[in-house]
Amino acid sequence: MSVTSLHLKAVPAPLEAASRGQHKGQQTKAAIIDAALGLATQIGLEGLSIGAVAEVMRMSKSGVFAHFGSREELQISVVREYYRRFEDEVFRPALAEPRGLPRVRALFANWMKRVAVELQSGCIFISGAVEFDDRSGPVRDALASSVQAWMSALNRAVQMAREAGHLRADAQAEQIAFEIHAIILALHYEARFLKTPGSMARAEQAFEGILARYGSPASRKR
Amino acid sequence: MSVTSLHLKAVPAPLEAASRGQHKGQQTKAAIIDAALGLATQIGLEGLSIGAVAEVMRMSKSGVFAHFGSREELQISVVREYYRRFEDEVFRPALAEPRGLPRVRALFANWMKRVAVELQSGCIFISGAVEFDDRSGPVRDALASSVQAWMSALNRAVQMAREAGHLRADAQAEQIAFEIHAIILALHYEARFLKTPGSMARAEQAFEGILARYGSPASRKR
DNA sequence: TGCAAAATAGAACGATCGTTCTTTTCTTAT
DNA sequence: ATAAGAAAAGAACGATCGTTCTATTTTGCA
Repeated sequence: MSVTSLHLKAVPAPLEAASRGQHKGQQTKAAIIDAALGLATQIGLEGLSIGAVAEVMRMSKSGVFAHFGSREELQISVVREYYRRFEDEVFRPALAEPRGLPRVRALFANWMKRVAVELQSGCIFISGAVEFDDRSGPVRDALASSVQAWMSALNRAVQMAREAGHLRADAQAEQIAFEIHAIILALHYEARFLKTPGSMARAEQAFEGILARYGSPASRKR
Repeated sequence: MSVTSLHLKAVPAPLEAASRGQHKGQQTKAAIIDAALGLATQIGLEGLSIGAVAEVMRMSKSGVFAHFGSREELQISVVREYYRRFEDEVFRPALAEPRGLPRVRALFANWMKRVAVELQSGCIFISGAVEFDDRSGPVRDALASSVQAWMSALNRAVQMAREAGHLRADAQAEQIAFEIHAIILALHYEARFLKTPGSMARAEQAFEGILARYGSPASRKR
């Protein structure tokens, strides 16, 4: 062993937190997914092309391709990454709120916050639903199961609010989740496509309307 | 002039009602639009290709192309035709109902009816919104103005219901239209993409909830 | 019936797509 | 330092796309 081998190796570059301990391949793969996600939110999962991702990454098409083996696999990776971020930004922070109405309110508020950001980019769960609603295959499955997971989480939160006595005893959690989902979809449609001003306020008011209707008498303001 | 020119011309074929008095070119153009609309509801306006339309029509690509001059013009024609049918199936029949709540109910019921059919095909106003929400150009304009026209009509109907005293005096027509739109979007999403059973009933119930909240005390059941 | 015009077909173009294969460059562990 | 293996590049493929141009067929009016 030479003396030099006892020296610490020159760190090639300061590693980012997310890529610590990863090999080069995994790092670039993560970077590719990040770039692809950015593209997919703008032009949709179907519009996502390997060539466009390669251009953003300043890589060759085949270089990008090699990390996934197929375009479908790239799309699935994007869906999974999107779900991960959705979980981090919308779902997990709401767990800090106590069970019941406060948590439901937090879920909705976080969701709204996310949609507000997405007014410039776009939501893959919404665009993907339209693109894959009459198709089958692994991409659709990844998309549908991600959405289902989130909807289930929302359902459970509403259910807990009912059990906590914050909602009327005859309120159906799935009905309420349906109506909350509806508000988000309309907000996305009117603000992002029609560019109707004041859509955020409409969504807020609609949400309060749901609570007013399904809230237990005890929890109402009047 | 020969004597034969005085004879009545042989009627080439029994003309369909929609193509009466039209020349051959206009007939086939209408048929192409019809076929293209069928394709667009399944695969979207963006997925619509001239080659696919030509195949359905059993025509050559260039034969189809010549009627429109560009793919964009074909897409715009499809949007206009879709709007025409939407008007015929949803809006116009509701005018038979008296102004106020009955007409609003009819509009929603017709809309629901249409979405129920579209669970197998798809709605261009919804898929198109996602496909063109961050693009610009004539297709987007045709789409947006069609949707705006329909939303305005819905707004007016709600406004008349308020003026007729069927809704609370402080109800905002645009807020109610927003919420009705939201229900339709959620129904489309859950039934068509997630294939959640019972979505139609959820939508109906959500609509009744809106009426319960915004309906004038006089018009309520209890 | 004949002739001009409209409608359609056919072939070819450049571009882009996903994918495959081969070659080169770079990493990493010894 | 070196050799093995991973990562990336490069070129080429068949397919499909919208579009153009030229021929052919069909239509409709005199």
